[in-house]
Amino acid sequence: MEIVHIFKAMADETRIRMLSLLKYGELCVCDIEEVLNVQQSNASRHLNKLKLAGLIVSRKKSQWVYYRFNEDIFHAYPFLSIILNDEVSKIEICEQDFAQLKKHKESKAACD
Amino acid sequence: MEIVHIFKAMADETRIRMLSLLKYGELCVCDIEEVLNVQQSNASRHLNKLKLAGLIVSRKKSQWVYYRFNEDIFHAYPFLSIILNDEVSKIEICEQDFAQLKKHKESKAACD
DNA sequence: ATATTATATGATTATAATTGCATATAATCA
DNA sequence: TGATTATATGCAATTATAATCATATAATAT
Repeated sequence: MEIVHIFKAMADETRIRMLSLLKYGELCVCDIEEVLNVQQSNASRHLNKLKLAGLIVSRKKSQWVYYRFNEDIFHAYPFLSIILNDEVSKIEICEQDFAQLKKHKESKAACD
Repeated sequence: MEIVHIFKAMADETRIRMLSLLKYGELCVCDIEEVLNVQQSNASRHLNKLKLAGLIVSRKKSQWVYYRFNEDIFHAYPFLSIILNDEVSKIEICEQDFAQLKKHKESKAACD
């Protein structure tokens, strides 16, 4: 049951916050790590979990690994877009994270 | 984060099968237990987990406890109906379960 | 070549979820 | 009342998940 794996991936607050951030666009681990204030190894593992569930994909560019949504799964499961657009955007902390991400990206600290 | 609890509740194959069965309407624990062929204590616990997440509600009628969808949460989170209608109905085993539930309900074995 | 930076992963521990079995409770039935 | 049926729950064992810390790998920069 693929959707059970999807729900497992989404059954975690940190991973929901990560998905929320990715609405911004492609992000590298260090962006996420910094904005969410989680340890590097945890960020990496959570992202891997989202990737294994098929929700995100990654590409490596020089020393960074960029994660982004997997468009294919969003087309296959339209409810995913609804959750991100209608529900995740209502979550207070996700909105705060997103605001901070924007600041972070505008600053020199942002990678690439 | 309420939706995280909802996802946790749905991050289990047995519980997805239970939600699928409840599309039939109100069911008692013993219906579910029998159709899904799970132990009584597990059926009870899984149903309680769905209830704690707010997905279902229960009412007691004589010796039986009937579970059904919590309409309120389905209104609050429209993606839930989409999942049940568009996704769960595509899952092979859920369709088999549902067919068996109908047989079970038509037979004398069904309670009440 | 060495140092630095970004990411992943191994090992360990901590925590949570699931199951099985036995038992408790409550309603019904004989 | 005593037996039966439906449901819930306590406890122990098992399994899964998450977090931490250390280290490995790979790319880049000096």
